[in-house]
Amino acid sequence: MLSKSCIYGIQATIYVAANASQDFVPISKIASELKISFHFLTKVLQQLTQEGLVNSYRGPKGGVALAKPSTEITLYDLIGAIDGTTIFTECMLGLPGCGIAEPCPAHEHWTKIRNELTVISRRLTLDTMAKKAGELNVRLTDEFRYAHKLFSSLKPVNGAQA
Amino acid sequence: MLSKSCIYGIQATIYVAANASQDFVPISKIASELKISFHFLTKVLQQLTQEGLVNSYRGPKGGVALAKPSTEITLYDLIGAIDGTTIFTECMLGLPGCGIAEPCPAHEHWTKIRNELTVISRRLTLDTMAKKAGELNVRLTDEFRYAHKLFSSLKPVNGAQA
DNA sequence: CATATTTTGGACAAAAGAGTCTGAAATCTG
DNA sequence: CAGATTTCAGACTCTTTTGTCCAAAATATG
Repeated sequence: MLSKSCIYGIQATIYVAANASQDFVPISKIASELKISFHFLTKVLQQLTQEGLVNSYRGPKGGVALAKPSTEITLYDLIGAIDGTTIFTECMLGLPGCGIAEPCPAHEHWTKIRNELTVISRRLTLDTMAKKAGELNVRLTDEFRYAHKLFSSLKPVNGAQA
Repeated sequence: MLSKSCIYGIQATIYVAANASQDFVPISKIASELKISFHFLTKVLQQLTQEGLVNSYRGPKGGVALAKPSTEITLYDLIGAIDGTTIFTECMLGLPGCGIAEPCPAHEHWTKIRNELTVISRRLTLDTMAKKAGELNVRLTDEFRYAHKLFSSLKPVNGAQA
């Protein structure tokens, strides 16, 4: 459904959003906490930087930070920036121009699913997901099963004020 | 969303279902009508044969046919046979065991989409799609834009009675 | 200014998906 | 039985995705 790149991008930005401070979070920190390959995650976050969803900063005390308030970044934005928006628009059978004028045999049913997907993705913000991730029993990774473990280890992440 | 193999399998079985006769339809015929690589489609249909959704027959007058009435083969069956059922069950963030006990930050929203997907896929049969494909302006391929063209060329496909 | 830290940008390798090809087995026709 | 047709089974290539690595640019610290 979603590419690995996209999943990593979503996980990482939730993590950054949950780190409420304005500091830049080093990618190495995110990668090790989330058990994602550092080099691969670097590429994903570069892409999000180029798309204007996150800001980056080099050097000591550098890292990445959200470019906008977490209430203004949606799941739709993240998916669109990494995997593109075809998932929200494309025909199930991959037929170009599938629509009311020239539908495919599954058009009306698939449209319903896509609409649901679009509406939910547009409504679901990083803020909402980060708050969920802050609650007990809601997890962001496979290894650290419980979020409270995850985010207690997050707090002393970077003592610096940027 | 769906793999190419899966899309081809769906298109091909709709095509077979729309060919109401009990004859075996040669894969070469399906491939050329649907503009799909013959050898690749062969592999996909072999898979559907092994999964018991279609029957095959070798030699002259051979080909493939639905193993069950088209009213009893659903989109869910086809997707499950080729891409597997993970699309209907898997967490958006790919976390194993994502559920009520250990949800991910997007769990409840994603569950809604997956349920919609599952319900619709289970309800949508080859029969329904084949009938749609028989109507004007409903198409199955990119090249042959209108189904009535497609299926007028289909009728004399194979004069043989199996 | 020298050094350590961190992103950037590219090259590169491994794995999976998509597509091609060939020969063997089964089956019909004459 | 001989030949033509069609699926079956496997090897093979090409492309995309995923993952790894390294040197260069930017920046903070002492």
